[in-house]
Amino acid sequence: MDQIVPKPKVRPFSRVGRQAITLLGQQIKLARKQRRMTAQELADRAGISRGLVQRIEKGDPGCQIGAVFEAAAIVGVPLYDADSAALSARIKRTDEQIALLPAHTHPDKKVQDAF
Amino acid sequence: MDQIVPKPKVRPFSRVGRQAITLLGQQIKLARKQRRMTAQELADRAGISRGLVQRIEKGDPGCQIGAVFEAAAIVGVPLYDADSAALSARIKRTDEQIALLPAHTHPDKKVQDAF
DNA sequence: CGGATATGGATCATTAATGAATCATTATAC
DNA sequence: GTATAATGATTCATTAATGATCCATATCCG
Repeated sequence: MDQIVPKPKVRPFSRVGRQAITLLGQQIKLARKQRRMTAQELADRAGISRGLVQRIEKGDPGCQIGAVFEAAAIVGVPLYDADSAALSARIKRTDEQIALLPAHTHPDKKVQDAF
Repeated sequence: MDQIVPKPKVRPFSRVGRQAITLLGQQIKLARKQRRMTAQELADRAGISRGLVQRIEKGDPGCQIGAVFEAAAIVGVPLYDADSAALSARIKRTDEQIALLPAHTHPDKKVQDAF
């Protein structure tokens, strides 16, 4: 008989998106090793499992961004080349910019591809 | 009788980690609006649901990093201030750096806190 | 060399994220 | 002002990610 295959589930990923994830994972791995930190150690500090650390460092797109960014922060990989205070300021400014734009984006007829 | 509470499940997040996610979400929202793109439109292009777009823009740490980076790439938020080719080169270089380090990180007695 | 240990990979049960649908709100367009 | 449409929020079933465990490999250290 035919086996019921659960379902592959494949999501389309753009090139730069995957590359960015791959690079981030590599940077985390590199930073961890430079600090002589073990994968298990990083896992403990981040409150995640060692297996997840492996997936993160491998660049698995399916990992939660919270876990990835947390690991990055722990080993000192700069997410935005900025400290906490600078990030706060930037968050505020971005929010203000959003507020300036129309609340509802009515796509006026033609879709702007912005290029 | 007592109701069986499913379980809250709270993960510890560092400040910078959350801030980075928040900022990234904001940037995506801002870029989307600047391009006069609707949330549904972005969802369709990214192959995700509108609800997920909302969570991403809100800065939910539980979103898959693949989905977040994909959305960012679509609306043109630079993940690394670099194009695809530059990313490839950087991935390669980082890999080489990792290769130079000892394969196994034996934490020599005292944990380096690296600060 | 030999022991100890970190890593990589795989499987599986559990838990949580996602997609879909609905509703209310609000603002844009006419 | 009215109609249309985007957004925000919520709920729920489904699907997928996570944690735990185990094994094999390989490398570091004495």
